[in-house]
Amino acid sequence: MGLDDGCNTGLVLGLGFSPTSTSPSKSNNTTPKIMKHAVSLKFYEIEPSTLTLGLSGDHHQFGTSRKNNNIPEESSNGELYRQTSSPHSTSAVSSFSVKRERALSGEEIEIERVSEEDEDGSNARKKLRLTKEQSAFLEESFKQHSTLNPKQKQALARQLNLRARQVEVWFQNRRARTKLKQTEVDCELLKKCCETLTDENRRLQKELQQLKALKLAQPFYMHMPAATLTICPSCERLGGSDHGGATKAPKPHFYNPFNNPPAAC
DNA sequence: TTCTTATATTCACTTACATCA
DNA sequence: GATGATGTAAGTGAATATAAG
Repeated sequence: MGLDDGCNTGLVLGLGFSPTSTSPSKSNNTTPKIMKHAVSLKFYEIEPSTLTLGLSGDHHQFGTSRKNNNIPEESSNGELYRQTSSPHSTSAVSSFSVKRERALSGEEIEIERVSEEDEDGSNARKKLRLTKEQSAFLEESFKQHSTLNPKQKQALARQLNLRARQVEVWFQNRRARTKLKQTEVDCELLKKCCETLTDENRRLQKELQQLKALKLAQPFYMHMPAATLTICPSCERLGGSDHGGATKAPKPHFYNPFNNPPAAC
């Protein structure tokens, strides 16, 4: 395992962006940022309809049961709720706002007034647990693309019978978890590197002590030019000009753990 | 062309809630 | 049943990019 293993996280994929693909509307202006984060841009070549991930039924609706309270009122009828594009505009507390959103096709659509108050009138924040099926579906989607464009977000939300905002938040949190996990892996890696370097440092210190002791015990070496004192790389013993033909002093070797990672790394 | 403003999106951090031991 | 730990949905503010004026 190496630092490049982030490739296996599904976050860093190829750059297959096609500028002529899915409408580069105003709401789709995240492309440069996505590129900055090295996330696959092939995603934008995929039509939302291709997001169907092999579950039975073309437009399988998840969570039709509302036992888990994960179906918002607005989405249950499919008409009342429409997504507001800004993540902040659907706050559970202050969601009364009328905004205009440019649809991907370019025209504007009116955003409905949305109230997320409970039926009893309280607007207490409630935890909405996604069903296993919804989570699994989102997970599968995430494996393919770690970010969504608005169209795909909407398509996913429709398929899962969730709000687009919920899909968006799920992907956001999922990216955060992936990053955290990767950070932990990197941390472990660096710890191992540190241990290896500590061991190597210890060994070199010991070797230095031996050399110093040898130097004191054998005054003969004091008469030799320092450049002729070399360490045989095979037997790791001090050698002179007559040892294995090692007459030239070795080049200074500056160890760089990033260019020359030790075995543990 | 350059600057300003509005808007959209993402991330990092945080909070709140559900679940489990 | 109470409680603390953990996982995760969701809120918030900052940063950034882009389009339009």
